[in-house]
Amino acid sequence: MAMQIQPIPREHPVNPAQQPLTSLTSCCAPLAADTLAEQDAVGLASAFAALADPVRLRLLNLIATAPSGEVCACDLVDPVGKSQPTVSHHLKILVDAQLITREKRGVWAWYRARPDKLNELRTFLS
Amino acid sequence: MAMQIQPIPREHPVNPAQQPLTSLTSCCAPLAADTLAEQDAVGLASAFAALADPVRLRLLNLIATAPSGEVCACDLVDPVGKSQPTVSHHLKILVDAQLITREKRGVWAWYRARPDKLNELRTFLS
DNA sequence: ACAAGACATCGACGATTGTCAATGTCTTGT
DNA sequence: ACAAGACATTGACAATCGTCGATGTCTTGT
Repeated sequence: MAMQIQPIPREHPVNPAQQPLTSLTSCCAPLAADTLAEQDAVGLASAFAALADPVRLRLLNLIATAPSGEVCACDLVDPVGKSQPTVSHHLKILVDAQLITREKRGVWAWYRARPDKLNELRTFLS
Repeated sequence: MAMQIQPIPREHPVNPAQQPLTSLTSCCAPLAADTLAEQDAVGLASAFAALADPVRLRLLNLIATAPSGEVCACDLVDPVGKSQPTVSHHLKILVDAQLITREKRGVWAWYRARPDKLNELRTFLS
């Protein structure tokens, strides 16, 4: 009767060679400690997804750098070179991601950047 | 014979009510001036796209916050709860986006964060 | 030389995305 | 009341994406 061979997984060096020499080197599970939670990751990811398109980046840039602080939707169609429904669609995504705000005044829609949300994202990129 | 009616597009207020009162108010095309170029937008967008997934955000977070500054791929599969091919796929995307680096040592692959690229993205979110 | 393990690549699948024409809703000047 | 304009919504399409099982490549200990 043959013995059951127990497979032995390889072990890599725990802290490979060069220790950063910070005085406080935690011994146990330091990696999982400050991991951002699953739910937080989902929220952040959807915010970054709103920035993952060149048209939306240019829209956000146009809005954020506007001298008056706000831009009419009618002034955003030509610069990005897309159809009006497409621009409207992208603006909605930016609004839903809380990166900009929409205010309807008369027949026009005015958009402003939301620095709070932008700061939140910037903070994540430590 | 009826006259051809020339359609008159509506004109919205050029600078709606509250002028920011900055001394230098440019008169012409100030909006298109500091627009980020189409090509730059594409590059930035692809970088943000690499961050537009919760699994990749957690991987990046695990790598960036590692005490030793680097993490073995074998230590990344379990925490994110995905299959090994999936984790490898996400790591490749992060490497291609220049957000992390990969170094093969023996049988293991070690990953490090790239602060330069992270800074670049952070700078964009003025 | 051989076997086992770490990691990457391939192939396939459903799901999501960007785009635009067509259409709808609402506001405003006549 | 009516027509025109600004903007949003719908529906459809190709393209891309996230996921995993299967498989391939390379390294290492025996």
